[in-house]
Amino acid sequence: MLSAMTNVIAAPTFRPLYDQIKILLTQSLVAGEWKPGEAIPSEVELAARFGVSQGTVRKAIDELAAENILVRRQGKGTYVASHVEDHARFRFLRIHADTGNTIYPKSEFLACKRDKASPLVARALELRPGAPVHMIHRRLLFSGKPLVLDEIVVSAVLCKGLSSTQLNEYNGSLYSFFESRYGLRMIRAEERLTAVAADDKAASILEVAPGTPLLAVNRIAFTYGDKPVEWRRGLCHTDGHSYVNELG
Amino acid sequence: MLSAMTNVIAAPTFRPLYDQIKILLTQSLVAGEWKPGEAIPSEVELAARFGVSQGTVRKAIDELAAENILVRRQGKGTYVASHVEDHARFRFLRIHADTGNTIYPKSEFLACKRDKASPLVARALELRPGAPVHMIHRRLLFSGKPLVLDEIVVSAVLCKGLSSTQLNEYNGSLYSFFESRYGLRMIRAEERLTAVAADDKAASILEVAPGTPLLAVNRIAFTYGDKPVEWRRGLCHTDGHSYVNELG
DNA sequence: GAGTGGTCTAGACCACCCC
DNA sequence: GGGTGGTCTAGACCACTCT
Repeated sequence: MLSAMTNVIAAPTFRPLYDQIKILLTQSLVAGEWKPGEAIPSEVELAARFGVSQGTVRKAIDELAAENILVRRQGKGTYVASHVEDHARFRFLRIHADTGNTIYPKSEFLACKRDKASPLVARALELRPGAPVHMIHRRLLFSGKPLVLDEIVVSAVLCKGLSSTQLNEYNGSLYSFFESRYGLRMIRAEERLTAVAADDKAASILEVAPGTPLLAVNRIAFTYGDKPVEWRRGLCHTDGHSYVNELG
Repeated sequence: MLSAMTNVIAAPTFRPLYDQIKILLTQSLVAGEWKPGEAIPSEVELAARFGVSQGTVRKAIDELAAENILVRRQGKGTYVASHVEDHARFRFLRIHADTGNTIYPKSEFLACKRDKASPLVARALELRPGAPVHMIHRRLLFSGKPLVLDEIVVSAVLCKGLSSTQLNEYNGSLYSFFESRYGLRMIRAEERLTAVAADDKAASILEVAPGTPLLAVNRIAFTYGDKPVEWRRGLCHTDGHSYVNELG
């Protein structure tokens, strides 16, 4: 049985019940009690477990659903969000064709090698500098045109035995790969965009002239509990395509 | 008195009550019954007016608050969101210094002239090609450095008598100007980003070499009812700064 | 203390999915 | 028909703001 009134004597902060439920649910998710794609217990069941009303559980689930951590399906149940599902496979992809057609890109993995975390990456991923990481290079083709060159870094501790062949054999988005192979689920990401000129290497891979303006997209992706787990730098040749964003 | 059951005989769609309340509230906002910055009636008052429970009104207001159309203030009331208020003055500005310091830019209006809507702008703003518009040119300085060159187009019908002197005399963000001067409130915006090379004109205004890679930010801003009212093209010299975005 | 939004409850009923 | 989420209600009480 939980209580919002545990702060009777000199308690400075007030924590609503649904907030505590939210934390409990998140803990269960982190602990892997329910895996991505699976259903969590029904609202009435959770209400009984936590000793609160269904309305309170609902509010907690509502917020987790708003954060894309859970997915509600009327008549069926509430599910743990997953990158494996079709509708969520390219949730973080913001590059779209100017024609409006949504054609998903094809991945080409160019390399996957073990490396040591640079100071920059280490800070972003909260690792010590020099910690073992995997560095992935890949190219994305939109309708056959090479538009994006990605440099992706993940901790080698979290992704043991990652290799080019595994990546090439897998059929699906990178995040669904991380999820199904390592149980690593990306919840949200922060991106910082700048404009840069293509260097010789990028130019040759993207098949453009050196000096061509490219969109540089730096990303840090987070898993449960705001833990940073992926660092990424994408170079995008915005030819007939653009980075689409909605401001609320 | 409203009812969710008006669809007794062969009604194909179901509209929750709170959704209908939401529409009624939006209509009052469009009609100007409550102006930006003002308080709307209390929840109990609205519940009485619409003949529903407070909970239903709450849910409607919750959603409008999530869309940044209303702002709740505990103990005080619910207010119509406004760009004039400090915390919302740069709600749509995504350019931030890489140092983390949030220093707001200074506007320099270079020109404001009457023009005719190009086919591109006309389509974006749902005007007929050649319709009268105002074209604003301005430069934004971050800590004294000219980083952004904006070309902004609004309908001359919506913004009668807009002039450079007015813009220069006004002290605040452009959207708070539109709001207080013309009652035009921007609710949301869509942006499309690409990387381009600076042409001679942009280069001289931004004090960079011609050909320097710039971030091109195309924006369409919408007011109540998803009506497009502003078209904008920004060129940004991302020097020590970047376009920051959060992916949910 | 009065008024506002914010939380929590218990219960009724509806819409949707699947057996 | 039974289970799940979704809506709506009425009422109690809490937290916050202002006077």
